Amino acid sequence: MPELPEVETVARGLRAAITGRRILAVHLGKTDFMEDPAALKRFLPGNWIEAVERFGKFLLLRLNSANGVGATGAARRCLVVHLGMTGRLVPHPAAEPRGMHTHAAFVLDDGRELRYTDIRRFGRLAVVAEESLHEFFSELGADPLEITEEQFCGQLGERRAMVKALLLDQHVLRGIGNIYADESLWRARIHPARRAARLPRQQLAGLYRSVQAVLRAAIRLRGSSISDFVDARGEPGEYQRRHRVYQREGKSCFHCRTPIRRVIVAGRSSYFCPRCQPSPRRQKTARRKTRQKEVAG
DNA sequence: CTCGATCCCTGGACGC
DNA sequence: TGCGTCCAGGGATCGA
Repeated sequence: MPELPEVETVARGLRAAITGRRILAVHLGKTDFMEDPAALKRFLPGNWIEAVERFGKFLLLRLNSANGVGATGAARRCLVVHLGMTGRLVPHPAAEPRGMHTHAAFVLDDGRELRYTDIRRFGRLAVVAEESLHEFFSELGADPLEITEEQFCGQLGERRAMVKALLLDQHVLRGIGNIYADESLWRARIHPARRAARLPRQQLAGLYRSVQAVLRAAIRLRGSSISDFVDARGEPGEYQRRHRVYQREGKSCFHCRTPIRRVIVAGRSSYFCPRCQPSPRRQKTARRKTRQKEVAG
């Protein structure tokens, strides 16, 4: 499931692989999940791929209808791609038969095709004019690797929602999904159902550092491959070997050996250590006990 | 504001 | 072997 580290990995791979190439033609498969499939055929052929970027979980291919430095007056559009759950965007030799679930193939000028495959069709493909990009992305929150500690603590600290729901909310932070939310919360020793506003500043700051540490480590290992994810060369990532809680229900915590548990928070499976990440209820109990001790002592 | 339910979709796991 | 059922989840949307 492509989250920030996986999308960043794909973006880096594509940047090296297809920057400077020209799109000659577009072939489409199933288009029922696309907002405007005709726009892909109408606007993309003839464009050069100038740059590949990541924005949250979106891939951004910057296009130019004229080639070269200082090409002015040319229409500048972008191909925006969201991989959803099972999307892949990988260049293939054009001669290689297109596999199942190939819903878009962008014919390049070097004998290859950039192919979008997506088993579940939860992904998204859109052509966006450069001047409309700002609006297209206007609903998205800050990049978790760019936000400052102060901004992070400020924004989460004034929300009463469950902290995991906020980490997953792309309007708050862009790019975090279920895997990295759980891994970050475990590292910060915070239960996913705790109310963000009730977390002490120090814990929020710890979560901020955990989120960044986890995301950076995952990018270094080229993302997590659970079932479908592959990078721009069709290769899986390595970070799934470093998962501490995600999909480890019943297995022992790397900190304290307590069996990892799974609960549903924000409608998603959430893995946590019941001892390292005490639930909001236990949190209160623990605080009361501490107070009693203080009084007794 | 926040939450849960529902839908989109396919394939893999599991029970019989 | 095959069939039915459940589950996975990013995100939009809707009602409470």
